[in-house]
Amino acid sequence: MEPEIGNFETEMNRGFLQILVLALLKKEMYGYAMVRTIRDLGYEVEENTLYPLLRRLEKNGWVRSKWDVSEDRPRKFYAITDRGRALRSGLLGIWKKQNDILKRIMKEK
Amino acid sequence: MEPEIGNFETEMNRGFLQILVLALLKKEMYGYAMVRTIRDLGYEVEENTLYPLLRRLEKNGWVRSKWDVSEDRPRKFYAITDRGRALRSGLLGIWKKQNDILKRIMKEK
DNA sequence: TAATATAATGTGTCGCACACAGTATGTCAA
DNA sequence: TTGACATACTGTGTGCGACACATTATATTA
Repeated sequence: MEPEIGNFETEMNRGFLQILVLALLKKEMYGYAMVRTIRDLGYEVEENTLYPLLRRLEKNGWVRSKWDVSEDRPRKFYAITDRGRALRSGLLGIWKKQNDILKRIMKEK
Repeated sequence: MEPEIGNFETEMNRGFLQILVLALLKKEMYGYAMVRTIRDLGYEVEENTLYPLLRRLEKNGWVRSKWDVSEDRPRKFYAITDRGRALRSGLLGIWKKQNDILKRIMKEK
C-alpha cells in the first residue's frame, strides 16, 4: 500500500478509537492494559493516542478514573459513566448508519 | 443526545467520508451532485467539507477532475484513478477490520 | 546490572472538518 | 421583473484530535 495511506490510517482512527474505548470499558480497565488489549485484537494504537483520549473522555464526564495503588504498581483504572454509556450508544448508532451506507453503495453496481 | 456529541460527529466523519467519496466515484460525479447523493442516502455532509475533500483527493492523484461546460452550467466532474481504487480497497479493508472488532467486543459479555 | 516491559504525563505539530465569506448563474413565484 | 432560492463552486480561518518526541519512575528478566 502507498506511503500516503499513513495519513488516512490516522483519519480512520478518529471516531473508531473513541467507540472502541467506550466499548472496552464494559469492564474497568487501566490505560496500558487497554493498549495491549487493542493490540491483541489485532489493531495498532499508539500510547500517545490512547492516554490523551482517556483523559479527554474523563474531562468531559464520559468516563471516570481512580488510582489503584494496592497492587505492585500504581494504575489508573477507568470506568464508563452513564453519560458515557449514552454517548457509546449514540456513536454506535452513527457507526451502524455509516456501515449500512457503505454496504449499500458497494453492493450496487 | 448531548450537545457535546457534535464534536464526535465531526470525528466520526473523518475516514468515513473519504471512503464514501471514493466509493461513490464508481460513477463520475460532480461535487454538488455528490452532496445531494449523500444527503439522499440519509447522511448529512457540509459542502465546506466535501469540496475541499475532493480537491485534496485530486491533489494527491486519487481522483482526477475535468470541467464540463457543455451543459447549462459549468460542473467539475470527478473520476477515481487506479491509485484511488487501490486506496479505496485499502481503506475498506481497514473499515472492515474495525467493524469486525467492534462487533466482536459488543457481542461478548 | 543493564536492558526491556510496564504505566503514566506533558509539549508540539499537522491535517482535516467545518464555519464564514464570497462569486456567479439558473429557476420560479409574487 | 425582481427578488428569493437552488445550483455550483473557491478561498480563508479556527479548533480539535492523532501522533511524534521527550520524560519520569518502577518492575522484571536476561
